[in-house]
Amino acid sequence: MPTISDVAARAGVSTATVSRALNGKATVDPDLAARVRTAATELGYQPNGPARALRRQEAAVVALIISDVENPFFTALARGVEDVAHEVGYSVVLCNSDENADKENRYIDVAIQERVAGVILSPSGTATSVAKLASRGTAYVAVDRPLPEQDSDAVLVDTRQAAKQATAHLVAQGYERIGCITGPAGVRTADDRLAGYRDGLKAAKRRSTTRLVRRSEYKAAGAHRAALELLSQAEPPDALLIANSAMAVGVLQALQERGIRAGREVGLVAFDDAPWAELVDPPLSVVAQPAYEIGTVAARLLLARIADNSRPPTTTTLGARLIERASSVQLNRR
Amino acid sequence: MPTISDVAARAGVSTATVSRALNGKATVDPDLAARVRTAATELGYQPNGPARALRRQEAAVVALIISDVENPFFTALARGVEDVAHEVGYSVVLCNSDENADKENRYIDVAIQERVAGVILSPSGTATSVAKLASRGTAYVAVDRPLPEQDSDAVLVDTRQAAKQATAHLVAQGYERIGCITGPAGVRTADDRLAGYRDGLKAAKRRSTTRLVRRSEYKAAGAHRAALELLSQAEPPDALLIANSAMAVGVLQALQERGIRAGREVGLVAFDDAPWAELVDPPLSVVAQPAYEIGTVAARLLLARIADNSRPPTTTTLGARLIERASSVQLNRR
DNA sequence: GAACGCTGGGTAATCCTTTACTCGGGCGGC
DNA sequence: GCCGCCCGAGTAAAGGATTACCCAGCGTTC
Repeated sequence: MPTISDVAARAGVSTATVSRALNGKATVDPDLAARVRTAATELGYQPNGPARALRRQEAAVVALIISDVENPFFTALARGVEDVAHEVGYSVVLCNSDENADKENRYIDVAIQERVAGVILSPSGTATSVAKLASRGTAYVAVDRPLPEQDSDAVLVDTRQAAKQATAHLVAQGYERIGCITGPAGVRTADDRLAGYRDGLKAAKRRSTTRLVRRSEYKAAGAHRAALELLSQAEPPDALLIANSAMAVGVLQALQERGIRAGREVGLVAFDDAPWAELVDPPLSVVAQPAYEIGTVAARLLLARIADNSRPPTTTTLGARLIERASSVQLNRR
Repeated sequence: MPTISDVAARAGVSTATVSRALNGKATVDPDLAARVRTAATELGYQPNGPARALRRQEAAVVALIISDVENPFFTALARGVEDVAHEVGYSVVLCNSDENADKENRYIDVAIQERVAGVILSPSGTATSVAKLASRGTAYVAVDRPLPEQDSDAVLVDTRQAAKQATAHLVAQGYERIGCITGPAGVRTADDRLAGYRDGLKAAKRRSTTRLVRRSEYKAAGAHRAALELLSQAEPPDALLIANSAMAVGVLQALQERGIRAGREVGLVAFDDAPWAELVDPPLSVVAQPAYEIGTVAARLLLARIADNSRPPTTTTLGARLIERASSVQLNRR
């Protein structure tokens, strides 16, 4: 594996000149620079990243720690981050914390050890290991969920408002017993969506009851159980607000097993506009979140903070859009 | 940010002893080791990854370069890689090449620069920049698709056989004009699935015609266009074999727009068992690939090669499973 | 009692790049 | 014509961890 000295020797210059030439720094004689570049390509020289990071005290890498790689919301977000980061020469490494505070902490430690330039993460709730980042002065931005205590940069969605709007829509469609299946307590998006649901009921002068509310992991299996429980009650819900698309899968399975027809017997609105939402029968009404945009905004915020760590923290809140499809339109109104 | 010397000073020992103690090396007096460990935690010491990588000439990181983060097949695969790698203390960084040979090459360069211990990648076809890895002695394993020329470690699926079986199934169900929508020419899985489709037709003594075959990107949009083209022909297909789940979304959209009922008027089998496959109407027949297992096997293969780069190349081929659902069962047979 | 061996731990070299500092030479201004 | 400045390029230090090598001290054995 050739080093910078090999390139220097071949080009007949010092390593300092090679470094300057390849990094486009300062003023290097154009002829020399050309000689250096040809020498480098002839040798197939690739700079040693760790050595560079060691000297520069920072790697040209940002870490993106998301809570579920299999969730399309986060993969779309990841694309947004990637696209912006690449424009300015940063690489993005993706880490999957799996909604698991331990894994999240491990990845934060790895990020610190590898001296990445910055971290974008969707905090799994209680985890406060983010403090390590703060105390070391590593730039970071929270996405999707705010960090518990500290006021840091964050890019969020007004998910409470969106949940309220979705609930109001269900009310307007004539559903009477509207339930909610949301994520684990302590996960901010889950709590906010529940709060929005309650806001929506209250605005319509409906009483909200815990008997129509269930929480589970943000996964299909948990939502499946939750849906079966709700449907087994004496007075089952006639509509459901579901907190993400993976959960929607679980709920739809449950309805299918029970032979209950979505939209007619039970109205549905789910968060996240998955590619398949239009294909199920009936097409699923969704709250579309601007996942890609969250990623781009977060990346730009992170870059700004890397450049200047003293800037005041910014929280950007983006809106979500309710897309009404047949799953929440009560066809046989009285 | 504390360094190893700070820990050494606080514990009253040399840096060598700190290094040995924290890495569990050789024999260090238990008392000293304990003193070192408490000093390290008190200072919140995190070893400097780049410095370590520089000295060791290798980072405890493996790169996973996949061709589409938004494809559930690859995210499941990623999970498999992660789970195995973490067991032995490696971190996994995920890179999204987007089926784009340039991006793939860039990421391979990044992997080389960062001196990762190994690379797992799903090669985007023609890209031969993998040669760089080979010539530098970096361990690597191909997944999903073999590498063009060289014989390297690879974990594949017998996708041709699976496509043949799926086609035979469609024949057996009484479909007469079976079409195929597959990925770009040159992408091995796309070519294999097409070849398997032809095998299936031949085995049933059917003629295969290019008029029933279309290729596009492995994405919904391309498959959507392809499906519309096929359906607009004078003699449209009455069944389709679709090469992945993203494409299935495009095809189902096209059918929906045309008001054609899947399963009855056009039989469907798609590759990849997406979580929503059972939820569409009618439930989608699929070829389920063992994505997670591909990941675990590939990771183990990579670890073996990192340990011993002289071992002979191994190709593991896993089987796929046809899951028959209603979309490929012709209800109104003659 | 002396010599040898072993063990635990310190010293210092090493990995490769970047960059502060230095130096030589050419050019412009007075 | 000389002085000073500036530009371009080289020298060498620094960055933090690992590890080869070496040394001190203790125990064992004859």
